[in-house]
Amino acid sequence: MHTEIAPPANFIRQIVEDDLHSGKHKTVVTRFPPEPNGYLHIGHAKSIWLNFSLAQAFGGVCHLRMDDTNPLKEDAEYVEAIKRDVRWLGFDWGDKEYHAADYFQEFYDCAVQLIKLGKAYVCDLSADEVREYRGTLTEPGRPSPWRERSVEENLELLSRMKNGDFADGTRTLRAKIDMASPNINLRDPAIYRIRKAHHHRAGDAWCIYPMYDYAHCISDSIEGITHSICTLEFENHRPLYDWFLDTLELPVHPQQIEFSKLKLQYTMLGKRKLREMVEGGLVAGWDDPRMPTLAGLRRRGYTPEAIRDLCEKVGVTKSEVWTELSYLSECVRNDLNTKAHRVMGVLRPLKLVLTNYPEGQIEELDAAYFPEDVGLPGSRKVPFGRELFIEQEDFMENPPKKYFRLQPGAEVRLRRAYIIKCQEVIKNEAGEVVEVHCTYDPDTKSGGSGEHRKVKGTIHWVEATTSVTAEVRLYEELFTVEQPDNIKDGDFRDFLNPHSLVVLEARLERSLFPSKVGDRFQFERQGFFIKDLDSTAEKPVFNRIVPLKDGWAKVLQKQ
RNA sequence: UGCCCAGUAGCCAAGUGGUAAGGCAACGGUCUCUGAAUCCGUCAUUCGUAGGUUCGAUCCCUACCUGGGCAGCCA
Repeated sequence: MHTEIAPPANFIRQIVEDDLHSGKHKTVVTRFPPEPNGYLHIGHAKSIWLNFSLAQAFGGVCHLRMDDTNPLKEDAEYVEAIKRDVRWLGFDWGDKEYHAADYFQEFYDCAVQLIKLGKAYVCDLSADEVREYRGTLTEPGRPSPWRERSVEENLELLSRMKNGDFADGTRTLRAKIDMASPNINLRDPAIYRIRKAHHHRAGDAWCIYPMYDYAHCISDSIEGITHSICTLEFENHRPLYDWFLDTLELPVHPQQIEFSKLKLQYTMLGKRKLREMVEGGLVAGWDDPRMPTLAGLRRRGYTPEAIRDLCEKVGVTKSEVWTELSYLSECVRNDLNTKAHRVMGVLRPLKLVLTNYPEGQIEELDAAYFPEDVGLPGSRKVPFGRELFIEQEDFMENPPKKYFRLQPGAEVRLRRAYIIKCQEVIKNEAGEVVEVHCTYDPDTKSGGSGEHRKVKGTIHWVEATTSVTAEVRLYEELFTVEQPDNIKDGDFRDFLNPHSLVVLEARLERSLFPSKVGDRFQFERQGFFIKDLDSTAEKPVFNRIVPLKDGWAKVLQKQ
């Protein structure tokens, strides 16, 4: 019998399940409502994943809605970037693409309705005055002198606001709720402000634009959203969300549910600051592989599967948490482990000469693309010869205890080739090792009859004359503090990690040369890498996605 | 200070009146022609603190503590 694995439980899924059971809803409709004013980042990924996978799980749909009610901040350029990123993450909104701007007329009609109900008024107070009248966290506000205008006057004024009769900022339409509410959001919040600005979608049709709290709930209702999922900072807005929908005569009343956003240690997700990073040239762009943007993660080589996996694993709650980076890394490694071809690349080359190997001879060795436990087929030929490159750190003249790699007089296996023995160390005038001379044991060839002879260490290598020179970019976290969004004293720029990017001139095995941009590999014993779009015909460029776990580093730490 | 929310291991997170799932990390071992992966094992006498209710409390109540959010004509 086939046992279904229960989908990961969380409180939102529980609410949906209950609503379906009780008959409150027949289907689930969620939405992902980004404001097109910047690039999506990994925090948004969780929201995208939550909304889409929730709908998916119950056979419902998820809408993609551009929350574009502020013409001053938004741009059509971002709309395309957002759609590309959502698609890349693996989600499909079908024909359910919506724009809050397309509801401008409905918003207006609702405003007229509110005025007629005596629940909204045009207020002539300036922004500063409104602030004064609002009161403080501990003191109640006072009613605006314009609060009791007649319905007729309000209607007339709103119409003129819409038509552009008044200057920006001179008036607002406000909901008439409760100036003494302990919840400041209920102290007659603004519904419309005057903005004689061009809208990227609506053009110049409107001189007034609706506020988020007002537009969002109506948009949800218009679209028949059943569960309106948002992050914790909107919790105090829920009474307002409900007030609008209860007061207005709208077809459906979606339920707003809040969850805590995904935050990662050493990662800054503030939109404004990310923009400063890009515009200040602190990174190479929105898609810099160090950036937490989806564009950056994509270029870095992270897979959508890994990001979805992380979202699923960290779960959905209301506790504000900082997730460790190791969680993400592990999701990435876990995904790539069964996907990435194993190849050999030497990041910091050291020349190695096999003094007993025939000069000019090159032999082609069989090399499987996957280890046995992965069990996937495929292999290529790897050239082997007298002159090779090995990793600098794989040779030590005076190694510490338990060092199993190459050292004077000792043997080591060259992966997929022969066992070699170190005979001589060549140094330059500065005393640095520049070359290592070894002999190889012809009987120990991998796949041959002598292959079972054991040595402690195996190192990777690349043949000198056939290997490819490549630029390899190693990445680390951009910041040196756990919570770069929370820096109390000082600027985030003071906490940039100077080693966040290290560029190396590496040597890669010949088979990597025809690889395509976006191809991912495991450079054995090093990590996972992706071919970057900066690659040229002469020189490929590889980004390190994530290093492999390093057991040796741990041994060293303990010593 | 007023209102709202949250506090279960180093980091996430189930459980919500009957005696603490799981994942990540860590540690020990296994295996290994990747010091990776695999596989096995260890890791909360206790759920922010103090009281109370109860035969029994992580779960219910009260107070307190800690962290977060709210005083945009931003979203």
